Amino acid sequence: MLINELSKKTGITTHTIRFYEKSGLIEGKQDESVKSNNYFHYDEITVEKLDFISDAKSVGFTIKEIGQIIDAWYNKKYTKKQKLEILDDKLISLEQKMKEIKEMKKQILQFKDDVVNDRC
Amino acid sequence: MLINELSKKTGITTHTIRFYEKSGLIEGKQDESVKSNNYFHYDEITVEKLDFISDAKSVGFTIKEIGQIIDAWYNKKYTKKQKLEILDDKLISLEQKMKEIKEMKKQILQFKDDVVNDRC
DNA sequence: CACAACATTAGAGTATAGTCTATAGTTGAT
DNA sequence: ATCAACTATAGACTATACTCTAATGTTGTG
Repeated sequence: MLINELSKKTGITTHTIRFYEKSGLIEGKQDESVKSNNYFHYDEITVEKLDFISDAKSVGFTIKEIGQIIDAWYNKKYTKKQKLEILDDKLISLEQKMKEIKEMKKQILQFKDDVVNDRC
Repeated sequence: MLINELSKKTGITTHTIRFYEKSGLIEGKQDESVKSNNYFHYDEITVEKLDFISDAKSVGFTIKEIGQIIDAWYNKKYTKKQKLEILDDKLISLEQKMKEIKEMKKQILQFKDDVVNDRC
């Protein structure tokens, strides 16, 4: 599919898709047999990747971190061991985020309590 | 205390403290009786606020959101009802973040599984 | 009283992650 | 053949959140 269809399927603008492509997160390929244009074609894996990118951004992963995860999954440049190391590293960082959110929840509940009991 | 002591107590640089002050998150006060300088003085509440800011940034709250929470706690400009509304809103957003992180954990565990079983 | 260590303000610079504009060429329906 | 709708590339612009520099003035210890 071309970039417009990809954009419609993922809800990500063509501009942002091109930004992600330049950042190395996804990669379209040009059809060598067509000489009249240099349009990029994208496959279902790219749709999958973009959906993942959206989710990963929500949890606060940076473009760089998302790139590492995508490479650990879709790329052949790492050994099995290296891939698992990267993924485990991200799991640890998710656990950390989880812990911080729980702490923040407690803190805000305390704030609420203070408001209710006129301690602020 | 002056800004340098505040910086040492919180581990936040004086530059960043001034940035937070300009952003309206904290507020020092000048001693009117001293005419030779215009140094700002900070109290323990400011230390508390800066510690909170560090934690709140970790969970992904923006400066603007952090400002709302601080105002809901330390400020007199809101009614009790408004304060609770702001805090409840942040609690909802924390629940949302938590949900997204749990989903991402599942996703990455799936990736790991795929790596282990040579499905990628 | 020198001078290192502190304070202030204004504004410039950086990194991240987009977002938009301009230019130019291509495709497909009428 | 025309024309709207698409495509590519380069580069400018924006927002957020710092981070640093420069210029200038103040304080406190030897």
